[in-house]
Amino acid sequence: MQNLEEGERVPIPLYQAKAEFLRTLGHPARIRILELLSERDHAVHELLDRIAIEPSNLSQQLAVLRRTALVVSRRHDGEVVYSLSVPEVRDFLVTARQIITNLAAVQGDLEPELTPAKSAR
Amino acid sequence: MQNLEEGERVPIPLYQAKAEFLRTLGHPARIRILELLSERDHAVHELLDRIAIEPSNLSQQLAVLRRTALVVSRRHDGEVVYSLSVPEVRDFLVTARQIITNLAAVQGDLEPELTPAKSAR
DNA sequence: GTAGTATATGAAGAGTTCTTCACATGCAAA
DNA sequence: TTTGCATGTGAAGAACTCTTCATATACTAC
Repeated sequence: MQNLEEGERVPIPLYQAKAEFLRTLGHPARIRILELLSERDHAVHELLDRIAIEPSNLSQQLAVLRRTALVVSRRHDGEVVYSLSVPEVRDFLVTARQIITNLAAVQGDLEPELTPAKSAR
Repeated sequence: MQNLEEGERVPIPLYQAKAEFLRTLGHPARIRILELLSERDHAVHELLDRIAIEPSNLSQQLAVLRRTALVVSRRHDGEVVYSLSVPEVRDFLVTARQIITNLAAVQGDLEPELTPAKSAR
């Protein structure tokens, strides 16, 4: 985990790196991909079978994930097989699910309480 | 984004709700806000002191977080105080940090092989 | 070589999100 | 009431992201 000192790599503030990472995950197709890859490695055409999306769109989304280094690809028997490069992503998505569940609960609970009286008395 | 009207609650696929949630978090200012709120509750002007951002922009970002029910606000002594409504967000951000660290490592490892010494991203 | 399957890329338009600005509101002190 | 500080909102353009389409590349079989 050393910093490369060659050249000048401006250290991106951590919260900005986080934002970039979360934004990368913030897309239904990409999340589906990562979930499928959490189960096991998949070839592109396998992903295609399980996600309702055009081939070239899938490719684009895979490219995004590759750029962020969240996945890696290798060629095997004329197919390209993708896998997660950071296995923690799996737990991460599980945590996300938890929060969303809580969020749904909170959203329901809060609704009646805070409605401001914008009454025009 | 989707507005839920009273009565008609369309069940959103989970991976789409996740995407929405992650996209909400995918913004530097909003992450900063959530991190600060993880430490303790903050009044708006306190946040303003610690984040380099225009007041009205901060307000906008707070509005986004309120809409998603990630934060709640209350008025106290002429100030508006914000707090996290889902405490798990804190652990979530910690996990995110871990992944990003690993990611940086992976990116570092891959670099010599795949890039023509020009990666500015 | 050609053909065929699998995957990737670039570019364009549609759509969405961000930031800024001007103004609006809430509340309290004078 | 008027003033003043704290916060919020709507609107507009810039900037970015998504999807689609056409085409390109990689590899294998013939």
